[in-house]
Amino acid sequence: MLCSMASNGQSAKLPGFRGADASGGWMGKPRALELLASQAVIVRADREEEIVGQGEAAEYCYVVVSGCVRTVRLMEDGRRQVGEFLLPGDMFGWEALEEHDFSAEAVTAATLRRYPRRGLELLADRDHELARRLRALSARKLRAGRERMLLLGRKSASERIASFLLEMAERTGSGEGSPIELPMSRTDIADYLGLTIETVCRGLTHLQRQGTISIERARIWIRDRRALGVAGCEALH
Amino acid sequence: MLCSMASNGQSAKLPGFRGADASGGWMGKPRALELLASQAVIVRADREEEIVGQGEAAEYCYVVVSGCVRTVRLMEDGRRQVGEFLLPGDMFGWEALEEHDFSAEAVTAATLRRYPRRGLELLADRDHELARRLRALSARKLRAGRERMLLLGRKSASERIASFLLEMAERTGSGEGSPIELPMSRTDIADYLGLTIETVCRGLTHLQRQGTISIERARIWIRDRRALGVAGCEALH
DNA sequence: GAGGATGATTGATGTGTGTCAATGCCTCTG
DNA sequence: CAGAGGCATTGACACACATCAATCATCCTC
Repeated sequence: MLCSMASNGQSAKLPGFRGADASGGWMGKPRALELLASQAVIVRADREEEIVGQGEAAEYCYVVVSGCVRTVRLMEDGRRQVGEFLLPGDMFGWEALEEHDFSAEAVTAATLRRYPRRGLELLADRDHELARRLRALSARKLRAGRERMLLLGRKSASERIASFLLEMAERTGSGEGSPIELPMSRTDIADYLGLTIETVCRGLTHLQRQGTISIERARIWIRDRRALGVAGCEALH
Repeated sequence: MLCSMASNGQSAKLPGFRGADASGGWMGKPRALELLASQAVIVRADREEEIVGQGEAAEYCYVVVSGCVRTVRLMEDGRRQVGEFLLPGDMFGWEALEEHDFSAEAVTAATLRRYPRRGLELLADRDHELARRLRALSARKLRAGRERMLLLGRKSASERIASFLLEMAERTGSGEGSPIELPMSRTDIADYLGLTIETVCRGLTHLQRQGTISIERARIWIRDRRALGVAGCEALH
């Protein structure tokens, strides 16, 4: 069950929280939320536990403190699309309308800070800086969304897999030599990339045989960053 | 060439503009922009003309007044993904960061109102109502984006085509009996749905043979709304 | 009204990825 | 340490959609 406790603005001292801002959250750092700290509640979720349900009234939004969370859209016949993987520092749920149009589930055991959406709205009315941050945040999410549409609509399976590895390497900040620790299962990756689990496996194996990466379960080393960029159709810069 | 002229806040009287708010823009009506009218410029674009270029500095944002505009992301080898089709009342470009990460092109001859992004930002700082509208606008765009990820990642060709027809029927407000007038080519539809033009054609023909729709070039009648909903995996309500 | 350009449609064929199924590897439990 | 369960990997095969190619419809031009 989802466990929560009031944090009384002292959440910065709670275990697992200190690294949140330092981690450089992919979707933007919600520093301005410090003003809302008094309304924040720390929530813990076990692995595979649902944090918000698709269609649920959107009362709260969340910041991931530790662990990994996925957003999921489900079709009635069970087909699944993972919208995004959220890592420490990432925020979600504030961009809802009346209700959440996706569910959020813990990929690993996770800690989150939960804020009332209404409080955020009211604060944004008074704090231009926060409002701007929220706009920048949604701009980044929209940009990421367009990138993913290109991936889902036009890239081949191997291109998707290479792009995914590059994205995760960037987000987890895994440098030369240090591996990417993938918190999610192959099934999650497949549902994120619009592929099947078998195709993801084969794609990874293929990259390994080429010498581009090394695989050890959930740990992946990038051996040839350049080749991976080419395989993922990385734009020139 | 892109033609523009200062509107001095009287643009509401310009031909083609009157219908903009009445049309119920899909992405939300930017009524609050009336406050920015003095900074607005009317821009005209010929069919197939580029309005903003991918990678261009994001100085302006736009509201479509008449015609149809598409946003496009291009890969180096020519693969193309259409992000969205913009109809009268729809706004785009305000959710950029430093530069636009997509290009916008006129599908048909189009008229747009162009606003300086900086002016919009400044106004949003003072006007909570506008800021809220912008947040709601991006929430809707993000929601639409998640819906499209599901479509691109998990739906079959025929499901995508049925979903597309339903979306266009909704947005153009074509009721029973009156046809959908599709402003875009089959190629555009294909690039929007992550398919090839041939697959789009075949899918449409198939729906016609089933008696679900009737086709006459760019005009499409929905004969069996229910069957189309099933074909497009429309969620129950 | 002939000729050409452009876009839509249809057909034949190929292939990338999905589906089905077997096996392997690791972890947990008693 | 045996057995079970969960996930990852690999193989064989099928099929949905892409590709290649031909034809058709419409519009434009001279």
